[in-house]
Amino acid sequence: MRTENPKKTSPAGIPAGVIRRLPLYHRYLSDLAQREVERVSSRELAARMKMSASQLRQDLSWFGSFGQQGYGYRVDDLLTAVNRILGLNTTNRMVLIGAGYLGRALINYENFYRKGFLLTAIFDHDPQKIGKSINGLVVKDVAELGDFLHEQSVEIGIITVPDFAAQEIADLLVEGGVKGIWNFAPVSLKVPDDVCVEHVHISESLMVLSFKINQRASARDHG
Amino acid sequence: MRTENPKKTSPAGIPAGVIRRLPLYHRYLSDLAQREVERVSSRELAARMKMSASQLRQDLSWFGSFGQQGYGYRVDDLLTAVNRILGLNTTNRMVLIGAGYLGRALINYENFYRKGFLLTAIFDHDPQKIGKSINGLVVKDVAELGDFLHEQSVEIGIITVPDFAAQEIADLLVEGGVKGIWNFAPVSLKVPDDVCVEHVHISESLMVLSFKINQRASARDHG
DNA sequence: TAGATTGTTAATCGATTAACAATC
DNA sequence: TAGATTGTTAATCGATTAACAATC
Repeated sequence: MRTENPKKTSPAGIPAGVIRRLPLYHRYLSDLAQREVERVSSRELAARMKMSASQLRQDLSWFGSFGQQGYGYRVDDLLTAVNRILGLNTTNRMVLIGAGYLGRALINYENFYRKGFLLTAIFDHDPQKIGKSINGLVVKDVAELGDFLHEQSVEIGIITVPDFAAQEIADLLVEGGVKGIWNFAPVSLKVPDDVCVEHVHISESLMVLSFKINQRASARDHG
Repeated sequence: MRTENPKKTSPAGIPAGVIRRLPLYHRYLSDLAQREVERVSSRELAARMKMSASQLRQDLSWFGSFGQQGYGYRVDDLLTAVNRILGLNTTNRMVLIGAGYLGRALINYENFYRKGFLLTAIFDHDPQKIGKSINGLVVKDVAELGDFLHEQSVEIGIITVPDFAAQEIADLLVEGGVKGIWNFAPVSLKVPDDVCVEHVHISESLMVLSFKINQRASARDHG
C-alpha cells in the first residue's frame, strides 16, 4: 500500500542526513525511470547507491509507505513521491543577483527548468551588465530588486555576488518576502527563522579535498 | 602546550563531520586574525560559530593540543595549525577541464591562490575555446590532457564538464596520477581507492532548499 | 500457496554534550 | 595564588544497522 501519511509523526523534524539523501534518491530513481526500469527493491537501489537497504527504507518511512511487500517499489511511483517530497511538482520562482560567471553558469543550467525552477529575473550592480540580455532575460539594476519583489511573487533568491555584498542582498530578499535563499557566498547569512538558507560550500569543498589528499600523503609517509 | 601529535591515534580515521567543520574553523579564525584579535577561548569561538565549545575542543583534539589552560587559543597559532591540517601550507597544483561559465568562475576565484591552490592549465573540448587565453592561461585541447599530466605533476583535477563527459575525464585524470578530483558534475565518479573525490552538490543543494521551503509551507498549512 | 520484500521495532554504533581533573 | 579554560573521560543522545512480523 502506498500512502503519504508518515507513520512517525515528525515532531522535531526530519534529520538533516535524511534530507541530504533525498536528492540522491531523486537522481538514482530518475536514472532507473529513464532506462524504463519498472520495479526496484530497497536492496537493489541501496546497492547502487552504496548504502544499506535498512537506511533506505528507514529514510522513506519518514514520509510514508511507498512500496509493496514481496514486490519492492514501482520506480515511477517512488520517483513521483520523491518529487513531491522535494517540492519539485510545483513551480519555484527564482531571482538571481550577481551575473558573474557563476551566476551565468546557473542561469544556463537548463535542468532546473525541468525540475520546476523558474528564473524570473536577473540583477546586477555593474552598469556594464545592466540592460544586457542573458538567456532571454534583461539584467536589471539591483537597485530595483526591492520593488520587483514587492510586485512579483518569488520563492527563491540566488546570491552569486561577492562576499562583502551578500548580507545586504540577503536583507533585501528577506524584506521582499522570499521563502528561501540559495547562497553561493562563503559567509553565514543572518536571516529570520522563517526564511530557509542553503549554502553551497564551494571553497569549503576544495579545502576538504586538500585535507583528504594531505591526510593520505601523511598516512603513507608516517603509517 | 601546543603540539601537533594527536592524543587519540586515529585508527579508523577522522569522522566526516569533523573534516567538514575544518574549513569553518579556518574561516572564523581568518576573520579574527584579520581583525587582529590575539586570543580566543573555545567558548567565544564556538558561540560565534553557533556550536558547542565541547564539540570545538573535541574536534581539535583529533589533531593535537593547540591551546593553553586558563588562556584559550592564540588566534594566529590556531589558524596556522588549521592551515597545516587542511594542507593549505603547501602548494596544490590544479588543472581545470571545462571552460564554461562555471569553470571560468573558478578560474577567476583569486582567493584560491592565497590558500595555496595553483591553476596550471585549462582544458576544453570546444575548438572555439581552444587557444583562447583566460586569466593568462591558454586553453588547451582536452586531447592533450593525458600527455600534460605525464609531463607535469598535478595534485588536483577540476571537472566542470557536462555530466555525460565527467567519467571519461575522471579516468584521464586518474591515469595521469592526480591525487584528488574536484567534481562539479552531478554524477558519482568511479575512481580507485587512492584517489580522493570531492563532489560539489550544486543541484542537490537547490533541491534541499526546495524541500525545506515546501516542508515549512505544509507545516504552516496542516500543523 | 510459498517466496520475497516491505515497514517498523529493537540493538548497535557513533557523535555530541556534559563534567572535571590538570594546569596555565 | 585564584580564576579561567583546556584536553579528555564519561554520559547522553541520535543515527545506522539488524531483525522480523506483516503481507503482497
